[in-house]
Amino acid sequence: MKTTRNTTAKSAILELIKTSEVALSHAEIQKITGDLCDRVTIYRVLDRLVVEDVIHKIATPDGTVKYAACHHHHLDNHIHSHNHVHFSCEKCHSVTCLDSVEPTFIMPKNYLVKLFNFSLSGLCPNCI
Amino acid sequence: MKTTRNTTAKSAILELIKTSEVALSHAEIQKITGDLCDRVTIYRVLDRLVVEDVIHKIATPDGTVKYAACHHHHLDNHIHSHNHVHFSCEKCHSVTCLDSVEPTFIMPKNYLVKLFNFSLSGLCPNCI
DNA sequence: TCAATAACGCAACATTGTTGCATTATAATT
DNA sequence: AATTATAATGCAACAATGTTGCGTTATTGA
Repeated sequence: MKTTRNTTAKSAILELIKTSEVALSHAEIQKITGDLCDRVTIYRVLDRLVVEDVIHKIATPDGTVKYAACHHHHLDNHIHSHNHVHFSCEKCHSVTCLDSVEPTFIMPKNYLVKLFNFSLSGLCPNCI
Repeated sequence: MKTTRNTTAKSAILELIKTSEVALSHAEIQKITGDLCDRVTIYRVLDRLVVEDVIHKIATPDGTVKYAACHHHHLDNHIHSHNHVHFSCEKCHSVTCLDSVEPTFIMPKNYLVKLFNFSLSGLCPNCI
């Protein structure tokens, strides 16, 4: 059986993402961690953490990719989804997860919706 | 005053995007147009068309960037927005604009929302 | 028709992401 | 605690994507 290991790089990167107020890009993580590990390792750690479902990938409206910690809401069931809203600030370029916002919509027939990713952009509370 | 010119490359690329059922990426446009023009020109034409507000940029959930024609709805006013829903098929990777879908949501205070980009993913009618 | 300049091609570069392979370090087993 | 299988790493090399500068071309208003 294939097991996953806790390495210093993985622990440090996860801790960084968890404690961050905003979603982080690969470049930002690399800058913060300095010479903690190789550039490639960061990519591989991020991939692993996404597969392990502890962080999730966010594509901002301008096409840059960021990562944020998953907030597991243990409600009635133990299901957790990444179906929530992200806000991108056009001024400071920060990306925040708005877990409280739950959009409603009606889909046309013949589409099977599995995931959604709702991105808003404008000014965040810090830049308003 | 700075004027904008209609070149063969610009006309061809716009026509391509307008007649396409799905949103197109730079790579796809390059492949279709062949040796119509340089790779850099495609980037510059796309930027120009976005500024001129005849096409819009879409970031799919996986981070790839696509372009689609703007549908100008001339209702009471002459305002047009890019605030609509995009659907990405996880199988054929096509991106479609769902102009009919209008999500509703309630925002927390202290955020100034200017744009939204609602991306759904799953299976499109062709792949279902 | 002509002249100003928007747009182009080309080259060179920056950024972002991927892959192969030898080496290192983790964690289960003895 | 030592052994061992292999997950994970570092490095190098590459691919894809996007940007910039500059001399040349072609569009369009005069």
